Amino acid sequence: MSSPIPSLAPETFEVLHTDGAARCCRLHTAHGTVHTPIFMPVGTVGSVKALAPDDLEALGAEIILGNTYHLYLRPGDTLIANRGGLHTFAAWPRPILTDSGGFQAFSLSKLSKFSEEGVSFRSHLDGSRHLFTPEKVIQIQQNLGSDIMMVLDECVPYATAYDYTAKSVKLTTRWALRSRAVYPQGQSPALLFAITQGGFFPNLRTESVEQLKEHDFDGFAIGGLSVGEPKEQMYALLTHTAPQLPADKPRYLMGVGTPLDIVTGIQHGIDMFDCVLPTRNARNGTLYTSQGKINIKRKEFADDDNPLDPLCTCYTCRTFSRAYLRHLFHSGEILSFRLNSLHNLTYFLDLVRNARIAIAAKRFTAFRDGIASLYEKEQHAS
RNA sequence: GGUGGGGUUCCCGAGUGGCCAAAGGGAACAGACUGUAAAUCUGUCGUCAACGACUUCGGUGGUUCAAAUCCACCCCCCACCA
Repeated sequence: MSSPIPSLAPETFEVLHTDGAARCCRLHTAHGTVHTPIFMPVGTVGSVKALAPDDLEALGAEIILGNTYHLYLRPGDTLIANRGGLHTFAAWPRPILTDSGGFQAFSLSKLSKFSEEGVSFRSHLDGSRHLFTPEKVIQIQQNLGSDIMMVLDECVPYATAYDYTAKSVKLTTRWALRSRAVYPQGQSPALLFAITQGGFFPNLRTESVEQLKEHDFDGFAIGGLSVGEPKEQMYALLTHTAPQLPADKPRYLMGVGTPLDIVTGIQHGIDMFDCVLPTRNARNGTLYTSQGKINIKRKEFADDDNPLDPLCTCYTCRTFSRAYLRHLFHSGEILSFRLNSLHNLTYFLDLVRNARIAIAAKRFTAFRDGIASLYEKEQHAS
C-alpha cells in the first residue's frame, strides 16, 4: 500500500552531524525520509532479487533502486503508471530512486550508440531499436513514480582517452540541463539528481562538477567509478571529487561498492551508495561477516554448526548454521538466495547505520579504520 | 538355453587402429562478481620427482610399428524369445 504523497518539506536536505568530512543527514522525499549515510539495495526490475518488500522493511531498508532502462523495456513505464506507479505496482511504500539507464548504455555498449540527441540502443530482450533522450528518460521516471530521478548521462569505460572523455563531460552536462529544463526544481514530488563524470582525469572530474553545481539539482552523484580501474585510482578520484560537490546537497556515489569502498566514501563526505554486490554475491555464495568475506560454498563449512556471523542479528544468523546454509547453496535451493540476501543486506545496512552512529559520536575515523583493517588485506591481494 | 545390445576416467556419456589421459554434461574443489542481460562466469578435475614420464577404457591372452578401438576365450549387465 502506498502512503499519500505529502508536499515536500521546505528543507529537503538537512545536515545533522559532521565528523571531519563525514556527515549524517536527513533527505526528505515524497515517500519518506532517508537517513544518510545510506546504502540503497538495488531492485533493477522492480524487485530486490530474492526478497519481498516485507523482508526489506524488516531489514530496515529505507530506499531502494529501480531501473529506467529495464522497466521501460519490460513491463513498460506506461503499464506501471496505469497501476499507480512503481510503489503501488511493487508494493514498496518507501522511497525509490530510479537510475536513468545511462549505465545500461555503458554496460550494454555493444547495443548502444551515443549522439547529441541521446542514446540509441537495441533491446537486450528482443533486439528492437529505441532512443533514450534526456527528456524521455525523465518522462519514464515520472511514469514510474520515482522519488529521486537520475539524469541521463554518458558513463565512459575505463581507459577512455582524454579527448573523448572531455567531450563526453560536456555532453553529460548538456543532457543534465535538458533534463532539468523539462522538470524544473520544486516540481513536486520527485527530486532530480545530476551525475558528474570525467572518466579518469581529475581536471575533467572538476570540470564536470563545476558545470553542474551551478544548476538547481536536488543532489549530485559521482558516476563512472568502479568500472574496472585499479582501486587506488578509484579512491584518488573519489578523494579528489567528493569535496567539490555542494555541501548542502546529497552526494551519491553510484554503483559503489564494497564495505571498504563505502566507509571510504563516507569518510570523504558521500551520503548515498548503491551496489549489486550484497545481493549478487549472496546468490553466488559470498557472504559478508564481522570477520570479513567468506564463501559459504567452501568445504570447511560442511559440518560447521556455528551461525554465519555470531555478531549478526539477522534472521539467517539467528536461525541457521553455516552447515545448513552451505547445504542449501549446494542444493540450489531458492531459500539459499533469500537467506543469503537477507544476511548480506543486513550487513550493508548495519554498516551504514553504525557509520551514522559513529559520525554522531565523532568517532568515525576509528570506525572506518576498523572496517578497513578487516578488508584491506584482500584489497591488496587483488 | 536362444537372439540382440552393452560394460569407458567419481556419475552419465562420446569415442570403433595412431591427431586419446580419452569430447560433452553432471558432481566435486577453488576463484571472481561494484548505478544487475548474473540462480552468472572462470579455473582445476588419473598419478607423479609434472612443458616430460607413468598407469587407465570389465578380465586374460593375441594381431599390429601402434589397441578404448581388431581377434579369441572368459566374467558381468540389459531387452526380447523359450
